[in-house]
Amino acid sequence: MADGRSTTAQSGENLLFLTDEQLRQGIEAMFFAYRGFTADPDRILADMAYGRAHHRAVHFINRAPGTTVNNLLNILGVTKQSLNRVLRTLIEDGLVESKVGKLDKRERHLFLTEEGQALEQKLSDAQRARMRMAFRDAGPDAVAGFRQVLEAMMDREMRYAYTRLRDSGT
Amino acid sequence: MADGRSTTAQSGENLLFLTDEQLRQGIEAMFFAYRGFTADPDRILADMAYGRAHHRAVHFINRAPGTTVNNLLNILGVTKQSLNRVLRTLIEDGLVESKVGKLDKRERHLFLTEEGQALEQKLSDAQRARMRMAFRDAGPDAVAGFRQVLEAMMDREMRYAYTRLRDSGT
DNA sequence: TTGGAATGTCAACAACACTGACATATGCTG
DNA sequence: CAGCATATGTCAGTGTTGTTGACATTCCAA
Repeated sequence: MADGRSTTAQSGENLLFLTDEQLRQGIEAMFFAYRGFTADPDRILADMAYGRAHHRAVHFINRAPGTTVNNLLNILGVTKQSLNRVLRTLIEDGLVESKVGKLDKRERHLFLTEEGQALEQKLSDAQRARMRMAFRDAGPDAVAGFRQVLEAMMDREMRYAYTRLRDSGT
Repeated sequence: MADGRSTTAQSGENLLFLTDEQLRQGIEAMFFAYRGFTADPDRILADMAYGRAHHRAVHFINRAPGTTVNNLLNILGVTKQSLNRVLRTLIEDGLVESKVGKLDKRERHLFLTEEGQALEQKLSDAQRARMRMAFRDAGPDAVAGFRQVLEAMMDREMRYAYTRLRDSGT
């Protein structure tokens, strides 16, 4: 793009897309895009007593209803103390329900209440709206590339968690 | 991909890539990938008394030497008080130099010292290594799509800051 | 010259991550 | 059953990074 030639033309032998300058641009793109990515939910949450940590918890509980605390811990990559603070407020406020496991009574299975589902909907609607616009502007081929690069950028365990979630949907 | 057909074939009329399920996968990909994106510098910084905020400041000062505090403020999207704390420690530790503006003495122009440049190098080497691997694994076409989607996801002001920086490099 | 705008600094506070220590209940194994 | 491991929850303390509010300095224009 900067050099005037199509990126496709330089596949194979030519590795201009791997220059430090290109990599730096990729890094800055990630930085600025992530800000946009979180901006809309953050605005909604700012009005309530919740933050980004609550959003993440609610998102993944909605995604995998009945998930255990330990499972959520691994997905979110935080300490149990940190997650517990968030879960406690969500449970107190009636957005999340915690049920003792039937097979293993040590486990707690987490579910969203109707109110919790309403919040999740509100937050993910906002976030999806931006993602939809970006996807539509960029087109299907770009979206495929986007997903490919992101997946390659994940840590191994995170890629595993991601694909497991991905393939369980639909 | 999930439906077995090439994504290219569904351009135009077919908008399967905009389903809620696809958007959700994009959202989760962003979440997990950003974790990988920051993991390496975070590990390096954990050993020192610095955090992600210091990394960001050092990155953009290196990127635009002599930039003013206000300029940096707009790029980073934080309050001046928040940035100031970070800058103060960096200046005290001799990584950043702050020079009073010649034209406007209210302004402070920021530069990395040699030591500051060394840290920046160390951090960006780590981050670029991961980005390089992801880019190489995904290939040039995917990289172009990646950048296209990220750019479309930014807020308008951030896109402006991003392209301005991008086009000033090289 | 005086008041407003821009810039930068100091102080206090909130959100959210961390570590460490410990309690409780349960499951598993010898 | 005894003893160890596992899953969860909690308390206390700390660090980073964001916020607001108050204030000093400097510049510019009426």
